[in-house]
Amino acid sequence: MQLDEAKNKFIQTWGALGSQWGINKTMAQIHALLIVSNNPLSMEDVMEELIISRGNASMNLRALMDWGIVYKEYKTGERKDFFTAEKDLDELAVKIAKERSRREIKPALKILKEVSSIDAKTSLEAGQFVNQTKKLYDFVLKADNMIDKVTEIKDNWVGRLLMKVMK
Amino acid sequence: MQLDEAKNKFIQTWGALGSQWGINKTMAQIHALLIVSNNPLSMEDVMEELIISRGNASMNLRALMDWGIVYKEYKTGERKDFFTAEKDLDELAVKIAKERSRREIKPALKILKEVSSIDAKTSLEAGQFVNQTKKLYDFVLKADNMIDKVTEIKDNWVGRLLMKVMK
DNA sequence: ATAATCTTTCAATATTTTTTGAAAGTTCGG
DNA sequence: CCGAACTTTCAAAAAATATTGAAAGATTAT
Repeated sequence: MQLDEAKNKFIQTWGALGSQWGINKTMAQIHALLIVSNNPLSMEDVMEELIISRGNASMNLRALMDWGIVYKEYKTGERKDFFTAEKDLDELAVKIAKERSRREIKPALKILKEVSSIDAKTSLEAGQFVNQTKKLYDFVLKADNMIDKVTEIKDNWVGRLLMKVMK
Repeated sequence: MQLDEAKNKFIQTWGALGSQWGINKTMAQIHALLIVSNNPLSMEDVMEELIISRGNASMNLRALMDWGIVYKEYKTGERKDFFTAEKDLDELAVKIAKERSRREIKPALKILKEVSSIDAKTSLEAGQFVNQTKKLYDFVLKADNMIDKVTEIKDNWVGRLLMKVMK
């Protein structure tokens, strides 16, 4: 396999993965492209490599920056903006996890709390509903907190050791 | 808030969450409905509650069963199939994680391995590409293995203690 | 202030995904 | 084997989502 072919395959695969995770294809592809680019790319570069429109490139680069996983860079003497991807993979994972938590899990928790707060005593059915949704609330809350825990762990001595033991 | 309103809100929210995670809305809604139903529901029941067509109900119930998070039940004397959701939340999380791993992560790993195996010596660029994608491969592999680790941990004494310490 | 260069916005269009519903398929009692 | 009860399939339609491209908006050099 040639470099070009490999690069392309990687970008396509990352794009497909993205859509399965609720991220749009182009966004994931731009991200992939930036990941394997050693130097910052301009919007023009991105458009050419992926054969997409200016508007599309602009919007998705913006979205990636909102996620905090792509950065703008300025080159002296150049008027264009250039872009690079977060390449520290731990950092990348943490940022994605935090952003998803903020955008999706937190709002869901709010609703879960709300619906599990109806009066459980009005009927057997209501009681069971409250019971079930409360459990769900606790579970999602616990899962959500894990994200922070993992970040903490990485920063302390015992934690790092533990991670090693866990292979 | 009344039970009906709460139930509906829960189903809608779960559905919206689902689509952000690459699961279709109806599938997530059916799942939500079954989660808060104390007794098994027939396809007819599901169609009525969610106001969806027979085909839609059939396909999505099938998909949920493929994920292993909804089960068919038979009632003696009844010809219809009835459905219940996995209600053990730990079990639910494990099943979802395993299925996603199988469907998405494993295939992605395969591609990553492939593209990171091109000859690194042909050019500087090729070398950097291989370096970057190899790192990615290792990272994704490690993350994927964590799923299994978490399952193991829950099953052993030290692990459970650890989980408690982690709050 | 004007022009040049570059970016963003957004209504229109294209693409992808989901849903429908009717026909075909299955299963089972008699 | 037939017919009733139920489920699955899948082509067509609808809905949701992504993409384009041209105009408007910025920003900087002259």
